[in-house]
Amino acid sequence: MENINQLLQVRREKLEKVRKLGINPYPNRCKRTHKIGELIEKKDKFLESGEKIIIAGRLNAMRRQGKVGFGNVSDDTGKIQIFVRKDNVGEENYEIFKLFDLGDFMQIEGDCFVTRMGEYSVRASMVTMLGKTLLPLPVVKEKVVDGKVERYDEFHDIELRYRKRYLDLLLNPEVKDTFVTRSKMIKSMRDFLDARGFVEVETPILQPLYGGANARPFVSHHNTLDVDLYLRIALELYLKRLIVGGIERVYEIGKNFRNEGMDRTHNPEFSMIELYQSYADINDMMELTEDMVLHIAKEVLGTEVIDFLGTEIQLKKPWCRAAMLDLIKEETGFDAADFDFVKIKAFCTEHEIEIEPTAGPGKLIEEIFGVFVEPKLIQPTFVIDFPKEVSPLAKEKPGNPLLTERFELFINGNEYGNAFTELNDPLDQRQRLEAQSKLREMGDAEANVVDEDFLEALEYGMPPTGGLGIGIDRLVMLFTGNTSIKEVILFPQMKPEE
RNA sequence: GGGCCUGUAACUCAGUGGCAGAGUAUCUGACUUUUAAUCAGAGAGUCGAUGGUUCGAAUCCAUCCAGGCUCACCA
Repeated sequence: MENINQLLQVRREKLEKVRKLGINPYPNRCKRTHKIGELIEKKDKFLESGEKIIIAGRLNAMRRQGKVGFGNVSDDTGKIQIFVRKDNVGEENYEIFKLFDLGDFMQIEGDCFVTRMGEYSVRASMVTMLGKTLLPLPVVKEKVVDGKVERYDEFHDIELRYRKRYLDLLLNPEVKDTFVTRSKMIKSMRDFLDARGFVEVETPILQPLYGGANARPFVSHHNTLDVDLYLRIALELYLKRLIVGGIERVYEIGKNFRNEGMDRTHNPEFSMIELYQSYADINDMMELTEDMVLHIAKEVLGTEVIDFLGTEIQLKKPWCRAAMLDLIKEETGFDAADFDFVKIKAFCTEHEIEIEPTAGPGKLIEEIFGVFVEPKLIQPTFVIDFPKEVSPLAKEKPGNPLLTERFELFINGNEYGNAFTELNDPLDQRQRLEAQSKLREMGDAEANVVDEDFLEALEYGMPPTGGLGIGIDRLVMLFTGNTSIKEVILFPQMKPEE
């Protein structure tokens, strides 16, 4: 406490000194002519021409040496050494230079040159304060050893990094890289869909009913209407209304909210893309998924093979397609194709798989799959033929009333996407939602509710449609080599302090 | 929610019952080509919080708070 006061005190005093010199430490204008990256990129040109340039950035290192000082200044394109000499900037300006602290924003007017030690630098003819910082930034020092950057005293306390993400971004360059990659991926996804005639839309986040997934919602309240509203748990039901409305290809990229546990692949709010394509089915969705992910990988990473922490993930088409029941049989030798509840239950008990009171054979099959098969699906795999019982929005598989035309995409043992040949039979859909509703009454808090408005829309007619949802955060994790979802969400959910 | 682990200076960390420590950062002094600058000196702490054991607690015990990993939960 005393200590931070002391550190604060010093900076505030310097701030006052700057003001006393008649200088505004937070000026309205700056005069940057070049970004640092440009100086580095066209080094020869700037060295040859000796032209006047003005850069601006944060001061992140300072080596003062009496009447001369070397600093490192960085902007979002790079970092460069500055050289400030009393004889060059003049006595008055040098006094100002002395009032800079690490972290302050600085404008440097000068020209490029190479120091005696061979470092490409900017020789200042004038420095200007663009903004004084009052709190000291943690200091991370770097040294190049054998061409590799070694960093000292890195800012890596995980809690601090997430709570003060601005510091994390400033001090850990790879963190910024992750979020830049994320941005590029989403842009690339948009480009891909836009080029195929998809229309991007925004649907309500505050909804009078929630649906489209099995999950518990967050509840809020609208004062004027005096009604409870739910934060959406999926985008599905509103996007299908738009398919009914004749937007034949539609997508939305947005946040979903699920009031459930958090771990390294779950955050209460997370980003999804959902897309729906009229006159298409599950097979079209598989091809589209392959094409889209491959497109993003090529565009953003420039590769078809991802190296995920040493595991090679091959994205080249076609990806594996396998039926859930076949995979279970392969992995365990257990054949559940007859949906014999007693038999399946016995298998679960034998393998200590928890059986929820509302679970039927389909739910148990999914559980068995989750335990025995999921973690083994490392290369991209479309798992198809889901039990109808756990797929209330998917169309039945022709020839087998117990299964649906649905896939989930698995990579690296995690689920990345979910798609159906969408159920467009309004009467069937009503029955399925009502069955879900019964499960709710029996205590399944994650079962769907009956959305009459959605059912009415279906009665007006939804064309045959293929739909797909992909978890964006997880895809970013895959592309950036992160094992925690918190690393790809700028401000992940944390418990409030105190 | 269970198990394991972590919390000490602004940052990174040592310290396992006997005076609260180091490096960096900060401050003072020296230094007109340094680059983890260097050299000399100084200041800086509610040892996560509360309670207990003890002559004595950062250290042992209990509870709580925050975080991490993991299991459970979770499309």
